[in-house]
Amino acid sequence: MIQTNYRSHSCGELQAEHIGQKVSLCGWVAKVRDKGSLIWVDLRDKFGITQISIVTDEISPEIVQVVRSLGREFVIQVIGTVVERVSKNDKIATGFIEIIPEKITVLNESKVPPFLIEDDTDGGDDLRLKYRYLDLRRNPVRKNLELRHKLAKEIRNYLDNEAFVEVETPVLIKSTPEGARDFVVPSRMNPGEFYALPQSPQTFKQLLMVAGFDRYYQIVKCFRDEDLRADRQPEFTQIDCEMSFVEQEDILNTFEGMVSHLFQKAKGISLPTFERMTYAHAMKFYGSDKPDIRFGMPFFELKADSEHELAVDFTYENDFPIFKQAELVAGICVSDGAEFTRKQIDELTDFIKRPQTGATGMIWLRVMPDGELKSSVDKFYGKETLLKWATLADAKIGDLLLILAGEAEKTRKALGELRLEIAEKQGLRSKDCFACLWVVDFPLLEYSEEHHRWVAMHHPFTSPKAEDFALLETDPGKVRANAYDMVINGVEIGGGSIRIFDKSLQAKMFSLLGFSDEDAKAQFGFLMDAFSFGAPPHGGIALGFDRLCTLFGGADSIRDFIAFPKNNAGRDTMIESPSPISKEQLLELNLDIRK
RNA sequence: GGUUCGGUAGUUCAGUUGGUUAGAAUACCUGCCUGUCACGCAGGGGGUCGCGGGUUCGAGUCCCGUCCGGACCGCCA
Repeated sequence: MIQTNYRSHSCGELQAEHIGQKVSLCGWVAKVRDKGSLIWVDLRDKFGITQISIVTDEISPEIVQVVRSLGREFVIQVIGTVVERVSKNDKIATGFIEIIPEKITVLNESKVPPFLIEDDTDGGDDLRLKYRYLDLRRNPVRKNLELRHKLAKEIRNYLDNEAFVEVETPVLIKSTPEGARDFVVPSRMNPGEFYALPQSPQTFKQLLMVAGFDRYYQIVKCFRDEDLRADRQPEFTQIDCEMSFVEQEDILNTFEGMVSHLFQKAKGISLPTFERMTYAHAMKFYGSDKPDIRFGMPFFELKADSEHELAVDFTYENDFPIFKQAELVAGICVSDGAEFTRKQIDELTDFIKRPQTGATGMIWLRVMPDGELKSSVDKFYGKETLLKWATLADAKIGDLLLILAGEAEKTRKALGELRLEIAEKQGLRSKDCFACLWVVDFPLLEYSEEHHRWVAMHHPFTSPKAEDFALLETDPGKVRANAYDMVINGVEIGGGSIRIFDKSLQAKMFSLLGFSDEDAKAQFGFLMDAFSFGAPPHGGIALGFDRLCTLFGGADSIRDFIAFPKNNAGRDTMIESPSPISKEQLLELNLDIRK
């Protein structure tokens, strides 16, 4: 119900059934079409557009004068009668009727806006951010935020139904050196001391489990002081969840259910059961811990020397130096790729040679329509070997093999990027197609060359798999965690873990991560204390809400789904933040800024 | 910290090998128009070519620096 003293209806609802009624409408002037003795005004609000019709010689000169003075984006109130249009427009919802005004009141004037307030605007990104309140008047942007609202509402419905309780956790908390860089806030009352803004409410939600809340969630702002990307903002929103007395499968099922619920409610799509894939499998076959499985194109390996697997080498017959020196020789099979021109293949070579990708070269092999094999290494390898490669890659007539060689980790990463690039070019990454999976069995730790020690891949509260406990002492890098990521269309939508709830195991983890007893106590003493008062087994997950909205909306940048986002440099160009503060404020905070 | 693309009218862009007065579309202003709805027609105003320096007879165009914006790498437990 939008009726107020200002208006009787919205600009989107008047239909044939309202003909003859006296109404009052409010909104913005979207367009004035002045045809001399006929003038039309398109009146717009968020609900739609209604046409105001003026026949100049059938209406008071005062109204004509007011209408001729209107500019784009003036705010007006129109009181008048709904009539049937002479020429109807079935392209708009209110196209059957128009309003004959009796009174038009200008509620507010407007400067000429710097860009068109239309679905297809002429404004660039920069300008639209600076005047975000004008950009938000446009349907596509507003609809993004309405989708966000709908998803948030459905998330709350689903979790409420599953016995979750939403609890707010503090925003002014404590800085920790692990993980992302913290935003810090100086404390006036405690000179020289700082709060930190949460990177996530991680420890608080675990404390809520100790407190017996059983199931917690929160749609919550989190903060990370790291460089931005199209899918990364310094402040972003997580669907943060934690459950007690659960194993990994319970959590996967619960949140697979939630995402399926959202797809059903927001898009009318029934998702199939999510695929489960181990981290090791994802890295080996897709070169990524967030594989896009809307299409196939998994890696095949011509030469690998992994401890866990039989050494393979389909390149032994010749001393082709590139392959000879390589730790890994792997490739992908591009369906119908044999028709790629030399130029297209050169472009792909340039792509993988970019500094960001960092490969040094690419070998190709075409399976010609007549079954002949043509490759860029014909000089080095005979037909039989090439045929072995094609068989291994499961190549068919008309396919193209692209092969990279080098250090294993880098080669897989580059090949993974090449795979995505080709899929993009072949149109295999449709925004209307959704492929969801769980990546499971992440490593517990990874070695940091920078810090010369083991660091937690997820966070220090993640539990190791029971069957890998023994490896903690002997081979920490091989220990798998009870950790999982939800990946949709190659986007990491969320991740979580089953937590450590045992005080001594948590202490052991801290020591493995290079915390002294004092450090651990100073930073996480409250959690260790809590664990000594009967902590239940628990685990949880956090889903990136902005990314989820972006995925549902079929867009590429999370900025489109945030009302007031920041630009590449972390600036809000509309309110011009960050900004300097006064000397008095600095003094009050005991801060001395060095220039 | 790095790679890369861009910055020209209110806006989105074009601008050839360095060469006369820097163009288009749209927006804006004026006039005409009785069924428009991307209205149409005629006319008009609007430029520190991001900024600074250099090369040159001559720079929007070439070089150096710098600022701003986009994408990416590093970073993001």
